[in-house]
Amino acid sequence: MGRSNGTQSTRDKILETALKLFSQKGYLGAATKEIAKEAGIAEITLFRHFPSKEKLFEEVINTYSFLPALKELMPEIAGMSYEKALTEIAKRFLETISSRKDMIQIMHSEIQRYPEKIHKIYHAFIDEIFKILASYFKEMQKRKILKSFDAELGAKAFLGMFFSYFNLHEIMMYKKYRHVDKDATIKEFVKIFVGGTKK
Amino acid sequence: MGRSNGTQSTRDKILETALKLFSQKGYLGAATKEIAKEAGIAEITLFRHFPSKEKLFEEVINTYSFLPALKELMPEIAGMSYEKALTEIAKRFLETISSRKDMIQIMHSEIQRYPEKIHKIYHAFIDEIFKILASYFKEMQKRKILKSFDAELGAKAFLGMFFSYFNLHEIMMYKKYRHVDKDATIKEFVKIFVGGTKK
DNA sequence: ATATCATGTAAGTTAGCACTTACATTCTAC
DNA sequence: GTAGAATGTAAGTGCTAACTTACATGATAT
Repeated sequence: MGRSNGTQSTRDKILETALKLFSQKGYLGAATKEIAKEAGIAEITLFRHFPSKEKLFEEVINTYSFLPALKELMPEIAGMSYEKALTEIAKRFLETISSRKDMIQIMHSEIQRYPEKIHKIYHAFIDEIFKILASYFKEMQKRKILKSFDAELGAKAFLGMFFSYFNLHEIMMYKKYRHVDKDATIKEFVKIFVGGTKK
Repeated sequence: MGRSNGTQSTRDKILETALKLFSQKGYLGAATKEIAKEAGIAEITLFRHFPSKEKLFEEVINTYSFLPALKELMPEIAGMSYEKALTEIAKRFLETISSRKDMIQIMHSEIQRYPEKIHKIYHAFIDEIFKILASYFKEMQKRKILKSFDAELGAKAFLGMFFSYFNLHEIMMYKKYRHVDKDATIKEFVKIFVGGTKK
């Protein structure tokens, strides 16, 4: 009864399906029977791999929590202009969170139920990315290219604009009559931010 | 058995308690028995006021959905400097969403379950506030005080910074070792935005 | 070829939850 | 002070969901 995916283990199929259903229906709304059916396995097979729904949820969270995919971008950026660098950072940031949309959905809907676990993951990601961006700003301030401003608040402001954009359009499915595409939005946001921070 | 609140009707007590529990535990996680107990009434009284849990949820959403509290601010702002005006708008925006924190929590966790209803409310609020702010920017551009930029994207960028700040600190309970207070954050965000948009 | 292991089928157990029934009690208006 | 409305108590119904039991089947390794 192997599904289309060639060599995906049963365990992986369960985790992947659970991620999808938890993000769509929430922890309580996703039934183990449904997860099993969707994964193309018997319900008891799910319980042979994971002792409880709770443990399955934890494994989903641990398996799909983000790896900060921004660190390796920083060397490439060193030679770019400030505008170009910020544009690349914004693009990469949006790509990263878009690819983890399901996880972000889960984190938003289950944070009250599993505060410790989710806080930990969220903070690890956020701290990492704030730190990287803030240190870039500090470096650019040293080189007298940027005005003096609080680098960490600058990072929060910059990423905040894009996180809200993502939240609005990808989570809240905000469709505006006048459609403005992603690249134009990035360009305008970057322009405003550059104008406010460059000397 | 009247609780501390002097003249609060049974119906209001139920709605208020339901808002709180739905926001804390989600729609499925909040049992009608628990809502009743917390509200200090019998479970059947809840069902005498609301024919089903589903209808109770709808009533909660309708009752506590935001009234855009920004419109009346705009006249006051006319005479202020650009910086001062943006600071006031940011403060009022944060106050408004903070006071509706429970509703925002519910909207984030139940949007997949009740897309139509929640989209409608969310969009009504967002559209209103974007429109007001964008028209302020357009006016200021006409007066040659601001650079030329897309006013609606400017509104998204500005409010996006603050929405992310709210989301991070009030929803995700982000506590940073180096605590930066709200006013300092507002000030820095406004400074950056002003720098990027003022001529 | 046979033991082992992962998986399947089918049925069942248990507990919690939305919602109901029947009747008793309290409050309020007139 | 009594009728009628609002609320309470207590028990129960029916359903669904997590998780189990018991047994059968198919592949793989030796």
